Amino acid sequence: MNVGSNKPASLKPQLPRGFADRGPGEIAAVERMLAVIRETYELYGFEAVETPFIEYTDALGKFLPDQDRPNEGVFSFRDDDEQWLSLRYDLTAPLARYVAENFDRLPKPYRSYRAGFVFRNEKPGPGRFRQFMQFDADSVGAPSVIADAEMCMMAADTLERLGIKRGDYLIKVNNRKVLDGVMEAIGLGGPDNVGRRLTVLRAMDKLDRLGVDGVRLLLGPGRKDESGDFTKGAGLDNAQTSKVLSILNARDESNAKTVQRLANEFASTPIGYEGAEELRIIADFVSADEDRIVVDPSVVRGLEYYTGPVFEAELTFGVKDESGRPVRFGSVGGGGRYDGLVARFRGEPVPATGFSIGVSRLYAALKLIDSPIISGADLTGPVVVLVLDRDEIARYQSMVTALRNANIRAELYLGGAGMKAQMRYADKRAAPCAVIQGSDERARGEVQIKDLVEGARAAASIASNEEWKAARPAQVSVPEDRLVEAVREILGRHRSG
RNA sequence: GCCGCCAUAGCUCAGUUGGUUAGAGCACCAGAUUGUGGAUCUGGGGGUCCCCCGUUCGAGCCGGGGUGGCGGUACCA
Repeated sequence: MNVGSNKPASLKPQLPRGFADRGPGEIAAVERMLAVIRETYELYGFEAVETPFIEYTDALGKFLPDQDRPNEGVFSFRDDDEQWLSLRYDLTAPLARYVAENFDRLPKPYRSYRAGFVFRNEKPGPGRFRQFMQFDADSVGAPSVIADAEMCMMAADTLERLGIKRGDYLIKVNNRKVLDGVMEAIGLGGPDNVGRRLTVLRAMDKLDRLGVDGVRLLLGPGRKDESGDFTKGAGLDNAQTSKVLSILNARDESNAKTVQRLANEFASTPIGYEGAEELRIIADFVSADEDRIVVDPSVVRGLEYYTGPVFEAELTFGVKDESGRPVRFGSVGGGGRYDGLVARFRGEPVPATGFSIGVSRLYAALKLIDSPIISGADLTGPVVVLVLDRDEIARYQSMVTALRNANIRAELYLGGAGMKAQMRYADKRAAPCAVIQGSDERARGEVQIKDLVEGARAAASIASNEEWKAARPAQVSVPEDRLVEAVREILGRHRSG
């Protein structure tokens, strides 16, 4: 190693794009969030399960048609036996594999939760990373849409327990069957129209970002964005376009009215009728929660595997980022019914529904609104024992040990600097207090304990350094054998304050 | 992926039509105070001006190509 060398560094320290380091504040805050979510899910009767980061790629279901290699967007590599492996990109596909593999031994419905990192090899953006954390709950083997309604209730409860007030979030519910019905009604049913259906659904999904006019362009001829890039549209005619736009606008003032409207205007096909009826059952089940669970026919969600009800957890308050620009957070979680996923591994259909919280994204949102669950995680550091006489290092260490034996976080200053720098170090570490013993104190068998929190408060009213130095604010001298007791008292003072 | 903008100290940025030794504020370190975190004053350390190639007597500045960042858009299971 080139320790002490003055050769120019040839190795550039650089985080791969789309990945993030996390410091003690964020780690502690996320741990708290996870604990709250876990408690809520367990309260609802879900049990823990864990699956690995890596699965066989075909188990995740993402091979490109006509090609023998995994889709873009997935981190993949080949095993010794030439089989493709991939980092998981969500927690649902691995759960489906787990349930299918352990089907006979699991109770049905099987209600489980799990949290962990997932990976997507995509272009990162603000709040979008290539590694991020999700926290999922799923009911497998529950055919009734009551299971979907329960997911919505639990999602709402979880957000509230995380400190998001009622009114600051909404759980929006829709049903893919209603959308499928609209597709059929405008003549886009059947296998020939898969491509155009996708284009239409994608356009609909952009309502909150592009607005009605943007969506109208994407449904029709296409749209040119601010940078001049052109996106081809779905090529619908005016009648088709207005039908699609009308369902995006079908949310009414109450869930009952919305559902009625769907039944009246969008249930002309059997599938559309079925979807509307399912939403009616859900709306009925959550009728006591209308202020937080809302039937909204504009919710689309991902395109791949949802087969029935879909839901989305949305933050409704406005936020500004560090530079004062407004940030739209939108969805911090979502889910829905995926009756076909487990069936891929087994001959029989296995109905399932689930909900996923985007923990990393929710953390970013809570941080911007200065939520107590985040800011409350500000850490106080360890008690720092200063080293004034190198020869007495064993004596200082014995003080540290005494504190640790009393279950007080403590450390010996291990740097090479003088006393002033050691005080600065303790300050920067957010130490609650510093333990000081020079030759004078040692001769008397005492230690000085400086309360750094109280001291900082006192400093505000002292202007001259002479005065500051003479006052030695918030500092007490105690016999060495009362060290632990005195430190404990200072800690107690700040815990309650 | 496509389009646009940007890159100078740890951070935020200034830097003349291309001209000597590239600056400021903040932060950091030290001293004033042989033993006390703040404030003040004084001093100090920090830069391959993102990288490579080119034009030029001479490039932080001009040209080309990379890389990285930001924004939009596409995709997002």
